[in-house]
Amino acid sequence: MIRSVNPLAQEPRYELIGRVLRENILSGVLPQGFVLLEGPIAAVMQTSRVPVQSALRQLLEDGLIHRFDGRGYLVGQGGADVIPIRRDIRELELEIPQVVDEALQTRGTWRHVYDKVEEEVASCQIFGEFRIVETELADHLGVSRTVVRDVLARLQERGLVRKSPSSHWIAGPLTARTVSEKFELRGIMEPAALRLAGPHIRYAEVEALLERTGTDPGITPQYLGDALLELCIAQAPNTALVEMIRSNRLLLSSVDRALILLGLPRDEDTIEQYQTLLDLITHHPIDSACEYLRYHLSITARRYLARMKIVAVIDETGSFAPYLSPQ
Amino acid sequence: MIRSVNPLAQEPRYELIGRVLRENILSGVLPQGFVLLEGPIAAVMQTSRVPVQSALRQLLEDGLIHRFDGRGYLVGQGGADVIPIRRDIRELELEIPQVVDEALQTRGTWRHVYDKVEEEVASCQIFGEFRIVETELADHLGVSRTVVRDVLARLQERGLVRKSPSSHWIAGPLTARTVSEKFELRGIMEPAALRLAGPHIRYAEVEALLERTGTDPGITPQYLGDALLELCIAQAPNTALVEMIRSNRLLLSSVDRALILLGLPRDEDTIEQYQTLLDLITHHPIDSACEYLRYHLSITARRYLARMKIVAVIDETGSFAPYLSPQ
DNA sequence: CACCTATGTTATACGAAGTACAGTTTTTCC
DNA sequence: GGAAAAACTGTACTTCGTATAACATAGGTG
Repeated sequence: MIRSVNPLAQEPRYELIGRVLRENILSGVLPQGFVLLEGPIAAVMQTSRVPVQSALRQLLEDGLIHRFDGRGYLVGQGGADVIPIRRDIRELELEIPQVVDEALQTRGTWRHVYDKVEEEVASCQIFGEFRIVETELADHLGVSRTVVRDVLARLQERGLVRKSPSSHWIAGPLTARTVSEKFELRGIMEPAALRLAGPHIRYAEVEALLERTGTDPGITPQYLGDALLELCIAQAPNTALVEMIRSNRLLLSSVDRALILLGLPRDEDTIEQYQTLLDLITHHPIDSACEYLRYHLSITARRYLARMKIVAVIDETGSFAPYLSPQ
Repeated sequence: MIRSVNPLAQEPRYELIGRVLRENILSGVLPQGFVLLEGPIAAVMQTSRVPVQSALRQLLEDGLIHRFDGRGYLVGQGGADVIPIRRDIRELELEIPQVVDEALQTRGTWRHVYDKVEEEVASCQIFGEFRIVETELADHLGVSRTVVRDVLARLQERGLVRKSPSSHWIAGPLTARTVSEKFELRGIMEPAALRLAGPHIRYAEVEALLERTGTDPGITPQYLGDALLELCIAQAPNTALVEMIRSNRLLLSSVDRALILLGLPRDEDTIEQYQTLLDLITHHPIDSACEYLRYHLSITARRYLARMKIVAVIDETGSFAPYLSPQ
């Protein structure tokens, strides 16, 4: 049973805030006598004052802070000799761990489990058709059916699962046709987005990436694909378009990751194609880059389909998440 | 309180099946002594046997059918002299009303309320920002919060509502920017789809439509727009693309309907543009039609934005569904 | 800081509908 | 006329759709 990818994501905000304050008091970042005020803390944590209140109450009980004759709380056990330090908490550089920060950003259990389920559901589809039973998934995730249904409804909207005629949840199979359609869509939308993005690309960053490509072994085709999306295509000033491009790529890249995990060799010459593309983007009219992107996608689609066929031959049904039962 | 657009849609299947059988018995289509078997009835109704069983039990209680020494039920009150008629029910041409047939197709309360909510939520957005409260919507629709949350989650996925930072549901406002983005998307996707659709268009039907255009006063720009989508663009052999085009148009056409309801004059010359377009599609290379479609969309976008500005001046907040409260 | 409101989530329950299988009736074919 | 095959029913089991109550959390406001 998994509760979440980020274990802190489940905790209420006041716990997270309390945790941050506690650690900063113990580490000395918040000095004895420092005046803690609700409002500024809420501002730093990007939340409202209510959870800050709860956190402070808890810290008071734990004896880490104390009240005094004035507004707010003082850090430390208290005593007559402590002089209140009144400074803006924003100047103090509180240490806020990455995980806590993330957990503060997102709300809703379903968000925390969604990504994991999405990835697992998407990547199983090369291996055929799978059935998902709500209660099994709920047990597996350690959440209620309500949350599971929320997740599944959204997966359905994004086209990753569907309902059988008897209204059971079905994922896959990923057919050559589906893949072709998705690449066809990429060929329509991504060059168009790149053209729109033209004036908004931060060329220095692209150039820096281009420099590293070829020497840095950490730069895989996947990395380049994502970077191209983020640095160039996603700069298009049309959020709806970018959103569609993202959601269209979702299944393809999940499958890609799954294929890599399966040990399929990645082809080296796509790196060359990316280099050419990045070069065109930085040094030539954007239209030529768009044209080349279209060409690149048509090649990639063929390669992708060829790799899928290999898997179909392997038919090694690796290990799927237990809630995914092959049909 | 509204329960549904189609009042029968809420009823369980066995009720619908019972209703059909009852009416066909009373009208005499099902003669006295006819042997009613579960399986065949289920096949006719396109369902499983379970609801048919329930329906038959109910009819038995009502005295419209009776059991006999054999499998199934006999139509009529019964008596020693009735001779069982064994014939395939499919030969009998049961009268199945349109509404019942529709209701049998769809399942799930949320489906029945979804369209209505979608339309209302979409069309309010020209008038600014609206808040939706789950419980109010639930009361209004006469359903539980469960269903409402399902509907809202899907509206969110389709980009018609969003969450405020305090995670309240917000619809709108429809800004000029949003509209421009959506038309930009149309300009990218619809010509591309039209090109793909080229070989699959049933030209006879398009020609028939073209004939009627100009003479038949029932052919409005809206009608033509929908027809163009269905007859030509949606014929593209890429379901994902067509799906995206549909969902992208959703908000635009809802707003369009709202504007017409508001009494804004429709411009007559778009009909001419549609005529030109249909003519190009039927009699010329598809590329020229694509090009013209792109041009047409850019004009339409400008007109659309101009009409929206008029409404902004009117700022007459007509009557919205009661669960939509302006911010 | 207290109160009010709305959302997120859980748990539970029940009805509706599909599936599978065993057992029975009807049909078919010799 | 009788046996095998096909069709049908009864029934238990499973899953999904929805309702409902309840509670914690968080935001807003005076």
